[in-house]
Amino acid sequence: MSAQAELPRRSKYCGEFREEHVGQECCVMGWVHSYRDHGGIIFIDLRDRTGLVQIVADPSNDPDAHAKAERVRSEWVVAAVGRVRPRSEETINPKLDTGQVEIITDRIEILTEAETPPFPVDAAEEMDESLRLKWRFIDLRRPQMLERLRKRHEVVLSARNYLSEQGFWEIETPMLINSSPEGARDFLVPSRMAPGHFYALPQSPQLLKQTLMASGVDRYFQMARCLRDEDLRADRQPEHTQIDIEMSFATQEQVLETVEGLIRHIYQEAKGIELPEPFPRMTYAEAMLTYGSDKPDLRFGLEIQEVTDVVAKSDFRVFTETIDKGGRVRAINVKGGAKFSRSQLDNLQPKARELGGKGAAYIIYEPDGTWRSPLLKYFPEEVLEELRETLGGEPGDLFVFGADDAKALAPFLGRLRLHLAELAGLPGETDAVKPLWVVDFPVFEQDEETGNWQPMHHAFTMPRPDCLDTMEDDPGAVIGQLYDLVVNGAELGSGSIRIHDPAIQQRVFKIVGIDEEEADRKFSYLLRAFRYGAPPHGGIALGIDRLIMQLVGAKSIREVIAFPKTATGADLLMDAPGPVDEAQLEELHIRVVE
RNA sequence: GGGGCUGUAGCUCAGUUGGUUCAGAGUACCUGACUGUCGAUCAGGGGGUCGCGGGUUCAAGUCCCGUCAGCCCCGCCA
Repeated sequence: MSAQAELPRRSKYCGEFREEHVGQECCVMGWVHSYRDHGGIIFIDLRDRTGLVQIVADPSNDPDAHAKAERVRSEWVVAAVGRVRPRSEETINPKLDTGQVEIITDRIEILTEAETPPFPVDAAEEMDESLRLKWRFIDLRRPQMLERLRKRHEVVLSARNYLSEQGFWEIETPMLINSSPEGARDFLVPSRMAPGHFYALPQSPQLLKQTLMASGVDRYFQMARCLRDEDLRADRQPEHTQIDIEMSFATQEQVLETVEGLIRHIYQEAKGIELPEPFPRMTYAEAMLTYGSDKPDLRFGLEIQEVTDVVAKSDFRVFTETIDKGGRVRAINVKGGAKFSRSQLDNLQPKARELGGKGAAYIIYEPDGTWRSPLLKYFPEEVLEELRETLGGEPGDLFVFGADDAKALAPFLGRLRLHLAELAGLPGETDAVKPLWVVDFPVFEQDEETGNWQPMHHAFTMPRPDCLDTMEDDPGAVIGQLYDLVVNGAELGSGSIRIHDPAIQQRVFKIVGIDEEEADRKFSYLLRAFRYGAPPHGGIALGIDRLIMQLVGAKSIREVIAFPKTATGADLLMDAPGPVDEAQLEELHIRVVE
């Protein structure tokens, strides 16, 4: 486009053209997705965030537009002015939403030329992820990526609208706050004006939202950025976004109802799926025992079953010795698992160690009713029969066993369960959405090394009323008003009813070894606020990134974040983190020690 | 902090027990031809520090050690 020429006005997005627009004058703008130059006639597929439309440059129609079209290359940004016309029967392209029509152009303006992209926007194969991250602006042009950004926008908008209708106010809290010594490692920000002092970036707005309750806000929410300087995972970034919610004068039951309403609303709007009402609930204890996890994936069975008493009657010493030492033996019945290949079965043992177990034994109940197992010689027929009964075995099933002390066995079998599900192809490509509340978490957990009690969630979790009297006698038995939202094996949110009574708060602090001075230093303003009249309150924080992952079926959190970081916390697009000028450091009273 | 996987043209990959068919394919890119394609087609062309460093060897893309980067997991993430 010459510098003088005026930019024409865009009349429609590329992906919007349909038969009904035939005959209309139009102007489209976008990126050259591809071009096909036949020497005479030239076709250009023009792309914007809505899709593709075919532009036709015909030299007999307009030689000047054709000459411009001849220069055009992939990813150049162009405007095309012309007229919508129907395609002839044999040139209709059913693969395009706009395939019934095309735009015959009489004016092409080249708005920007572009270098050849490092990888094609319509790549058939997946590119190396580090390449995608380095060239994220190209990667995001891909329709799938733009679609994820759009979906995320719509979910957040939908959540805002829903919560607003329910009487929640969206309130922002500061990003520059105090370091809180508990929980995750803080990101620190040096203060220029206060030498040697630091802000911390919030791990969550937890204390602030509770303070807002003391202020009478009553119902609060925020799309809150949360920053934690911890190692990354496929579903964890150093910064992520939560729908942070807090409610005054609400019981656990009311919080759960409200959050369920929100989640149902989101799934309805985003996927057209009706989720059950109410969501199923499971206690933490049951989840750990039956699924070996506090976030069970309920899309398949493979429940963990207790077989200690049965296998105690066998001669298999790995089992009997474990039992003699007070350990447990539990099993998973893999329905139809008898058809697992030899190598899959041989792999169970090394895989089990990889998953943190001592090992994994198996017994196959063949389709013809006979038994097959390396351990067969240790199991009398009647023990096998009792096993079959206990596990609900049918011909063709595979029993997989784990043996260890109870504490180590549960999480190991939980991981083994997921591995077996994968081997059996169980979660597969199903569209099933299985939401679940895990409730009745313990308030305290014991540090393995020091033996000290520490809060499982955070120090403000309200114990269940029936546990209050005996709290000090057996902290491990104290159940909290604590709940996690789990969908398809992913923890989407975690919350609790908070302590608003300073006396109870003191007792909890005492159990986790926080004295008055320390409590005051760490949580000063919140405790002060609570002395001046705090309502009972509780809330939850829902991970938006993980929620979007579920909604779009992404395997990695990076797929639902525009500019994510790598597993080592690097941003490959902007090359962060990076060094800074010496002068900057000096101003901040910072010296780098090698 | 620990364990595992990956790294060869711009991109996606092949490359056997180390050896003269070991530096390749497809695609992209450049040039030319072509007026109905839509993965256009046809002809021609350019393009490589085999992640990096060291070692073994007559000889290393291939074997060994180290290192860097990306991914997955454990620890960690109230």
